[in-house]
Amino acid sequence: MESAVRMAGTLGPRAGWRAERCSIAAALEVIGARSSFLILREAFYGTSRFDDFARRAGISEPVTAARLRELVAHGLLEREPYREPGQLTRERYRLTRMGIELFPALAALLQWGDRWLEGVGGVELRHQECGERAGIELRCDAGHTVGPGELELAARRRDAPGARPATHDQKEAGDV
Amino acid sequence: MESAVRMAGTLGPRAGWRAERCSIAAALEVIGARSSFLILREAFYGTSRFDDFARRAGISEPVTAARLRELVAHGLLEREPYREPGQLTRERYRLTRMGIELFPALAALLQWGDRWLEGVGGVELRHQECGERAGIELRCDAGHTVGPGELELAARRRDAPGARPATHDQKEAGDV
DNA sequence: CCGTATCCACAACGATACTG
DNA sequence: CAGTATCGTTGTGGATACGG
Repeated sequence: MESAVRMAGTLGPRAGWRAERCSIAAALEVIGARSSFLILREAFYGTSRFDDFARRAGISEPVTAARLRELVAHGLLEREPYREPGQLTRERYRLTRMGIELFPALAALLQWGDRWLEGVGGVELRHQECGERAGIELRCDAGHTVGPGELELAARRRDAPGARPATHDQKEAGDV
Repeated sequence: MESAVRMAGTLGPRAGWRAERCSIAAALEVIGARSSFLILREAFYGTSRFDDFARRAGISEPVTAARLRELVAHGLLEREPYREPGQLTRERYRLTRMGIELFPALAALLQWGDRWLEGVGGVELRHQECGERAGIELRCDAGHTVGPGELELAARRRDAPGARPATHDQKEAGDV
């Protein structure tokens, strides 16, 4: 195969947008450091306190502090004071909606590592309500499962909404 | 919400596996560098030649060479001599199956950046065959769309196959 | 066109020690 | 418990120059 993604119309010739406007590059500006991924991983596992982040993610305190600060500044985490009875007031970090919606990216890496790398894995995701295994998938709005080779890259249409809403499916039946 | 992912049974107490066996950490060992992501992005866009990688991804030749070498060594790309009529034999880089299956991770970052970051985006994925917009989704084997908050993390069952199998069959032929 | 060699800058990170 | 301060090391990457 020559390429996993076919270029459509307007995009092919113009390559400059890649560096300037590429969402992937921009996302990497925010979470590009390895420790950012690991911090987020822990956040998804439910970690919320400073030293738990450091210990479980296996990174040093100074780095932990720097990453948490960045992630809060970028809006993926929020800091919140809390207090257990009889204890001092402490800080806790929680995922915002923006942070939560990054989960599919982590899940994709998890799935890929599980499938292709040796000696890792042994964990799986399940849908809480029905107990079935869950994972990420490429799908189109018509409901088809899409292989990576069946994709086409296109400039966004003017009538399309800002971005693909991440959580709820808005299915336009009738095609297919 | 306290955590995006609920821990199930055996996993909670044991946190050590995170560092040692975590597929995410292992994946980041392979593609953790920013330039690796950018190289892969270009590969998905169809780039196959050395200086196109360097120019389009916006990274210097030495770094390009280093990343390509790593990605080939890890099995995500393969090097292949080719020859256009009347030209010298040149090298070309192509995604392997292992590399192609990383696409969902890139797509997830793309979608997230598109949705949450300012001033980027304007590109969308479409299903080639039906023309509908495509994107990644969390789904369970029962067919439900799963919100990031409806997940549960569990140790893999013994009877389950190695990893979540890729959901499509890739056609391997079809060269330029 | 496809790289390598060399050098340099800076970011990322760990280790250690210390503070409120 | 939740950090900060300091230091040294390694990784990442740009610039430049050069060779197959």
